[in-house]
Amino acid sequence: MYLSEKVTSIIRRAISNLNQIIDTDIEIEVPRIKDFGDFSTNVAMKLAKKLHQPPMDIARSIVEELQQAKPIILKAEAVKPGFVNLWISPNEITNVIHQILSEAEEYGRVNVGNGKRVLVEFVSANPTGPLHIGHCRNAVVGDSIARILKFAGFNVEREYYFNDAGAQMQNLGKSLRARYLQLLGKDEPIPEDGYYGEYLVDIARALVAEKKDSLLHSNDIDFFTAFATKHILDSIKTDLADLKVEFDHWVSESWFHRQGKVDEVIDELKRRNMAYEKDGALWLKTTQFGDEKDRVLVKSNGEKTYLAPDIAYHKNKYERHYDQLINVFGGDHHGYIPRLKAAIQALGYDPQKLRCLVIQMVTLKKGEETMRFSKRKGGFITIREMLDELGSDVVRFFFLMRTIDSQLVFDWELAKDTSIDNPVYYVQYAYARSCSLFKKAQEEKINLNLSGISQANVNLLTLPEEQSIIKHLALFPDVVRRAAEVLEPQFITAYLRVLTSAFHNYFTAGTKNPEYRIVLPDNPELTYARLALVRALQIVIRNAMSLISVSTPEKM
RNA sequence: GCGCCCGUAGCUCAAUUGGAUAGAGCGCCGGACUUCGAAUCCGUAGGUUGCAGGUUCGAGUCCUGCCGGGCGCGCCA
Repeated sequence: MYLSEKVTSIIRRAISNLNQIIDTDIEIEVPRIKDFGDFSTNVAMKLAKKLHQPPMDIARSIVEELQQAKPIILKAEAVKPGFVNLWISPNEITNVIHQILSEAEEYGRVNVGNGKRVLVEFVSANPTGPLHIGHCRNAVVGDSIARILKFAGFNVEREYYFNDAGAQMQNLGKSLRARYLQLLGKDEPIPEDGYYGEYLVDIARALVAEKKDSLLHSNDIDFFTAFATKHILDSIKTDLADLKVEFDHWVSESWFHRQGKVDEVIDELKRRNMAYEKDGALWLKTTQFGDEKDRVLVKSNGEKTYLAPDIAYHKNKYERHYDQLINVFGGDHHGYIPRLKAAIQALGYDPQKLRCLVIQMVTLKKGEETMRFSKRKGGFITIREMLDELGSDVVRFFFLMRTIDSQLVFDWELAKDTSIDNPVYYVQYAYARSCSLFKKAQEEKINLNLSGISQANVNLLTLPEEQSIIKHLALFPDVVRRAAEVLEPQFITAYLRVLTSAFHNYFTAGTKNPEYRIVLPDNPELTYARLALVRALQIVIRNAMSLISVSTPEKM
């Protein structure tokens, strides 16, 4: 049991001893101000409303009860509006280190998920071109959310849905055919609403290499489409893999068409009296479920809209019986959510099961120039370029530093500059620095066998700097829990910055005061204790960084 | 015009989902390396949280109305 859980349960027991019904979550926090104790809780104020008693009275009774928790709780105080401040036995705090050392990469795991099955769908960009910076935030955030949920006890699957059907695919095939013919010396224009990107020239080259000029008179657009789609999907998969973004399932729209799933779901909607004909088209009654207007499922020319197969897809998700579905949308698609949720209700499914996250837009700032990336407009920086010039650590950390619902200005110069506003190096440097301490210890001939550290007397860690680090380490499971609840990876990056800051602070103290040094050849006992602390720190940094898939180099 | 998101220090952003004295980084200024890595640390300055009301023990956070920015509002995907 984690320290924060221990404290929470002690408070819970105290309240139930007062014969109060607890229907409030007990939240504890580490106060900013030292005089407010190691932990504090606002539970008395929360209960005040329900019990119709003054918060301070409740706080005082809780403090009274907490006298019985003496071994762990040193002191409890009721204060001003109704906070209960707690001072914890130093041994309880330092014991966190041994807990971390023994749990190692498992430390920080929490069980908010309780094995529930969650499907996270993200990126889901169409295979009509390479992924660009606009998709990048979605990819990095979605992937990190999946990692966090997994660590928080959910059974997570990640899915990428790609639209490889419809008119746009025909345009892609036609565009490739034009590029192919151009390479063979023909004067063939790219179709009006085709794809003009250079990447199709590269794919056309591959096609020439493979088929020579045998397709010179071919009108088999489907073949060109398939060839382009395969190449683009492959490059998308490579880009994502290099960005350390993983998927369990790749789901294709055309599969639903081929299997008749789209027609099936349309029939079902008709049967449920949720669809009607008007102006030669088939409409879905999404207004019945709060949408602004009804939406077309089948156009008057017989083609299906984007929505129709997507409904079939989501029906399929529901049929796979996940406990929760998460969709990660780009900011320019938020208007789509009400109609998707409406469609789900039209099929009789529970819309609560589907949680839609909206990741706000990314603007690229390069020097004085700024460019926006709504999906439709051209001119973009690709993920490939970002990876080649910045590396995945920088790209990932940068996109995870902000809350998902605030717009993000990606400052290219700043990202390229290897320090300044880019704290990935700050965090990594702390880790590398901590590693050097073990090298130093080795040079000083201090025996670093594991038992020396694991038997360390951590009660020797009484410096305020040490206590501060340990308290932050103790907080990690809470950070994971909260990040999983609100689905905000930003919690992890923010935590890492605070944690490593505490370490840098501690380390620097040793450069000023020799007694504060971590490696002390004349005092092996204290050295072991301090190295145990550093080891615990390393574990937590690694565990946290793995949640956002950023590396922890030992040297930099 | 309607809907969603945002508005916090000069800049980029936090604020534990209603809690204590609104915090960091960058930038400015001033300090700290003969000693575990100075990609670091310490300090100073910087605020009517866009504006105006409201809800309550308590509001940056919630409700209403304005102002400003972004994104949507298709028989596109």
